[in-house]
Amino acid sequence: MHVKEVSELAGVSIRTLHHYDEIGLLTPKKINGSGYRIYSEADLERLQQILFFKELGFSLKKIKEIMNSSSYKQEEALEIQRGMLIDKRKRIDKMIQTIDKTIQNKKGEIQMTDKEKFEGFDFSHNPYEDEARKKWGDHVVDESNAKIKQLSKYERESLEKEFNDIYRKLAEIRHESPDSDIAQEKIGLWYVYLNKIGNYSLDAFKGLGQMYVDDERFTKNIDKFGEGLAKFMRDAMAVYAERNQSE
Amino acid sequence: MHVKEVSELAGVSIRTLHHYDEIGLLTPKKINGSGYRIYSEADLERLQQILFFKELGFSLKKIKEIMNSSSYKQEEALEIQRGMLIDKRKRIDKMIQTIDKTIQNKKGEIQMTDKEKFEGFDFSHNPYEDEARKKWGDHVVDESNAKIKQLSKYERESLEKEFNDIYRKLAEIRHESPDSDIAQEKIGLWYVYLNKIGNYSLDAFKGLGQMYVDDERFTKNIDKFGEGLAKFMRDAMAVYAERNQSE
DNA sequence: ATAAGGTATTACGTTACGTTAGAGTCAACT
DNA sequence: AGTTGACTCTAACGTAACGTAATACCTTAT
Repeated sequence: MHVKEVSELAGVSIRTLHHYDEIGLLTPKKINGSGYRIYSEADLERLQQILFFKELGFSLKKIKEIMNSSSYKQEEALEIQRGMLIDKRKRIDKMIQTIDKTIQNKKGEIQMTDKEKFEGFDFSHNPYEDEARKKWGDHVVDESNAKIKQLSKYERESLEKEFNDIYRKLAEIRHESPDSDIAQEKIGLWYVYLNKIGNYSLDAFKGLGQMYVDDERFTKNIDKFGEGLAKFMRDAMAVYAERNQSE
Repeated sequence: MHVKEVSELAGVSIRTLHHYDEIGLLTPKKINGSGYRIYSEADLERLQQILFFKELGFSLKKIKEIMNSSSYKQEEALEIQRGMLIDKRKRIDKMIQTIDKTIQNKKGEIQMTDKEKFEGFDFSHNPYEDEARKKWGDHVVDESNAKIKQLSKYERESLEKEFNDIYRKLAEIRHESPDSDIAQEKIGLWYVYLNKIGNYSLDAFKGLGQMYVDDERFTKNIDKFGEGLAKFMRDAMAVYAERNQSE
């Protein structure tokens, strides 16, 4: 499917689709040879998810964070979104009640406190973000931490040592090209390491790399080992994922 | 009431209130002597209205346009907003249905077309703006036009002559101060003129003046008589309204 | 009179696109 | 084969609705 088709189907502008591509929120496979974006069925589903989250007031950054979380599963998300939408409907009902009261109040039929005049809306913060955070927030870290806690003391120390070794090695070579042999070898170790404590597909691996630069909590910790390491790792991870994907 | 109080009551940030003041959407009477914004009960009601429109997806510019329309009445607005909110609830119900279908589809229980996957959302345009336009849009002009049409040919020509005369006079003196005697005299004629074809309170008069510079359709036509005339008129009209208000 | 909390005014930053502008693509029609 | 019209791309600047300091004044409680 081409942009226009998708655009009309989903009721969003073409520019919006371009934008989502730009920020890496929804990147179709642009095979067309002449650079045209071609959207697959899976892309459509992802777009649907994005729009649900958007309706619920999430920022694109948060949406990306959530959907890139290694534990993200569409079916789970649908259930949660369903709950949130029902909640939102409740809030709208409240607003309708508030209107009714206000009308009555205007007619002098009832009294109304100032507080009651604003029941139903609260623009000060997104009421659904907390729930989302519980489910997906900081999940990559949580998941890893949980697994690590289950290990024996010896295993933990051994893992930590390995962790530090890989980071230091990567930091040393961070000025090489991300697709160089040495970089790919070391980033491969990283992939193996991660799969000891979690379960990462190549796509998730690539997504995680992107998060290293998008999410400053990661960037900060990673760049402790060397300025610019996060970016280097993201690039290397992307290359690694793509190379091993096709084979 | 001070900003913080209002802010907490309505669930909007202080910055938002400042912003609404800046753009002239909600300007409290700042009597406090030290420049503090003091919000009245009427201001609260206006804020409530604003938030309702916002929830329905109107831009602040549109909201301002609507609420400054000479025919705007709060009670009417409440009824219409009520209808729109009920409509919005329907759309959310559609989205919930869409989610349910998607879940079933994922389980392989039912088939689903691409179109069905996006039923409920349509971000391409605000569905309520048309309705609003019918009620309030271009209303100042419409109202005047309607009245003018009812007049005899002679009366119409006479009015048009008067109209042109006033504009030309105003254009001549547009470099005077808006609160000078001559400016106030001529703008007074304009107020009298407008009330021949409509029914303008001093507040509506002031609001109309603001619209001369906010709405470029007005600005363009007015500035035909002289560059900067629209701004001059707005200022003069504001002074006129305030001076005659208190007496 | 001094600290704590509220408020005001700049003023620059940010998000999520809108809006041209300039140029290449594709399918259909003469 | 040439042209047209609908579609696509990237690049880049514009906009709306605030967020986020920074700096300074006001007010009241101690």
